[in-house]
Amino acid sequence: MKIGELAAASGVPAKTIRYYEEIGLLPPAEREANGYRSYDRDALQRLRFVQHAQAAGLTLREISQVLAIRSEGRAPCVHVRELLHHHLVQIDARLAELRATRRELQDLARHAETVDPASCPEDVICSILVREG
Amino acid sequence: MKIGELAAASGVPAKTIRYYEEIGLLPPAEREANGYRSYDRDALQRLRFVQHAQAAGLTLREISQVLAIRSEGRAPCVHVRELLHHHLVQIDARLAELRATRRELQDLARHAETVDPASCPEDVICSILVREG
DNA sequence: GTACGCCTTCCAGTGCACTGGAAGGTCAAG
DNA sequence: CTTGACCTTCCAGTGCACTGGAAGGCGTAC
Repeated sequence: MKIGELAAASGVPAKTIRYYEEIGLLPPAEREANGYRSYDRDALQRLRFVQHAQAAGLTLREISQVLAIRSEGRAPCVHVRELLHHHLVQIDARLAELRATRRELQDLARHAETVDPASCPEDVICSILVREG
Repeated sequence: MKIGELAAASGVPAKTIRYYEEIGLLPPAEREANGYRSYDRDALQRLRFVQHAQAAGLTLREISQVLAIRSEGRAPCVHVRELLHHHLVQIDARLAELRATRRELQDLARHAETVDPASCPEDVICSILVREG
């Protein structure tokens, strides 16, 4: 499989695949006689793993760690569990912040609804914005 | 309040506060006779909002738009409402994404609990993260 | 034999959100 | 009068995850 085919099969741009190899996220690809990168099913699986892990919120560095642990022969399960737990905690904090911010925006929007547009000509500072808080 | 005091009160580094002013996220600060930036309570509040909104995943560009509504407010009411609505819609979308990601992580974490590291097959990278479906 | 699409490397840039450091001004304490 | 903490501007670098483009090689089709 050439890089373009792997790109098509995975949905990851060829450019990005080379970048992944460059930063050590993927091992150096096998080469054909002409110098073209050659990939097998395993490479596609690795790429899919990267996509899954990325979708789960892991950084490329963290994904590299998991792949590195794997290539050392140790099962990365424990490490992955730690990463997952870490990200769950982070996401919960993020959700709380997002909900708080939504409330703040909602308050602003509600206030906007109470303002009569007729009392807010285009050349005048909007009264929604003058409010303290 | 000088920039260092605002930094201490908000937890945002002075350097970052200047950067926020530079990119237009915060309005140009008042200056004392000696050229030092001078802040009031309102500035602290804006900074707190920035922190909340940022933790919620809004970009500084997006926060700028909302802050512009709050503090400058030169846009007509209709436009203000559109902006607020736009950001509410965006936040709701982010909330949905985040909740979906959380579910995915939760599923992975639950699966991780049931996996014996010794049983990680050689032909997959990690059976926790690489699952079909 | 040349047009075309794919491949190669290398270098550079993007966007976001900072962060560091140099060079210098201000101000109160010792 | 000096020390040290604070402040100023300006420029440059960091980390992440790409992305674009130049310059050139490879391979098949007409």
